[in-house]
Amino acid sequence: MPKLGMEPIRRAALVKATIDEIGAAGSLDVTVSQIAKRAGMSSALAHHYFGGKEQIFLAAMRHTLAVYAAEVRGALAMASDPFERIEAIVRAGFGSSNFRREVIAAWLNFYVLAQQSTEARRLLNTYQKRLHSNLAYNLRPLVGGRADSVAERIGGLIDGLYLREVLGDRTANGNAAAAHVLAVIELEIGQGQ
Amino acid sequence: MPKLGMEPIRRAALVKATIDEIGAAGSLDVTVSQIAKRAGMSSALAHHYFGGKEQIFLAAMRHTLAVYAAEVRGALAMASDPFERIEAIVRAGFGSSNFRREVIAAWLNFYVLAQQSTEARRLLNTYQKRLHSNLAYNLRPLVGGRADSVAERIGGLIDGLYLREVLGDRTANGNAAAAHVLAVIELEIGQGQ
DNA sequence: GGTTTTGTTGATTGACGAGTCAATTAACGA
DNA sequence: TCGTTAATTGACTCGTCAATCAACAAAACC
Repeated sequence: MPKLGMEPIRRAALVKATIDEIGAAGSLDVTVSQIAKRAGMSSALAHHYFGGKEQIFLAAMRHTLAVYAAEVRGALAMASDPFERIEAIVRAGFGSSNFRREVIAAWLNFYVLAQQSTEARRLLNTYQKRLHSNLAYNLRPLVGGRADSVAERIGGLIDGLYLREVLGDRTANGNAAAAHVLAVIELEIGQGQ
Repeated sequence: MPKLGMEPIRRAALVKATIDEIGAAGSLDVTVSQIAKRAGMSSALAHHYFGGKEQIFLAAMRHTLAVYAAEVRGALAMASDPFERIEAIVRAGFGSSNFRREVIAAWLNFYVLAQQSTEARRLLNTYQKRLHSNLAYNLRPLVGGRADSVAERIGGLIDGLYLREVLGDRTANGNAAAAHVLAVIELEIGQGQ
């Protein structure tokens, strides 16, 4: 019963199913059939639309990164001064959506994927750089010439605390982590230009 | 041609081969046969000594973590005051041995493994906690009651900057990262008890 | 009304992989 | 010297999986 215009629907369903499946497995060790089944279609159709497993993964990665970028943009839009914007970036990073099982698994596995696929690495670098320049731009009024260097530290701190939260044995607590980051930012600002 | 007492030799060879193979593949997607071949034996022997693939991985993880712990201990032994000891921990984390391809792949993949295997997660937590208490202990004379909280930040910063270095497009530069961490530590110390 | 395009799948292919096992070899101990 | 034990492997089982293909269905187009 082929309705036309299915392609975007199928693609979206497959991307979602891929992320969910990776989340359930905790690894990239998921089969095209599992993904297709979860998305309600045959594996042949998944191949038809994406060409192969690797491209399905890359699409899932693009989607995950795009969602994150959108969250950051949304948070930025509601902030009115540099400090608020920095705070928004930090809080977006530790928002509850980033602590959902599938999202955690996606990030960790995309780090691994970046080791194997140059395309995956490129995607990751693009988003990291975007985040860095967002931070640096808004830090400039606060710490002047040190902005770039401070942004590097803050960016690393966000990633590292996120990692520790999701790998820790306690349930992840984004608020405590965000508070840590903000504490360091205050210190850096107190240091002056 | 069975020489006796081969077990420890075989086990060590398999652990080494596992890490190398993971490094070459960039993922845990390596076969027992590949590992065994690299270690110069049949896959049946690998199964004989380790029982299964998962246990081979866990042994490789234990080894990686143990090497790291030994590096930290070595660096600590040469330091004489709290600040030097903290510096030693930081520099050990960014030592050149941690930027070898296999070691990078090992860490990233062990993060993923920690999602699937409670034993892997336990191992990771143990080492993270050890590092945390090392930091906190030596920070106490410098920042007093804030030691625990500062140690949390510094630990996260180390992990995060390491991640950014190894995932970045440039060649990894541990020195710059270590300098960033030390800069934050100085800020925290300047803040007083 | 017929042909092209789009959607869809079951069946198949060709390959690989984890784990088992029976059998072989050599050292060791009594 | 002979049974016991450690070391070792080739061959095999049973399962899986990515990718392909032939074929069918329905909409759109002319």
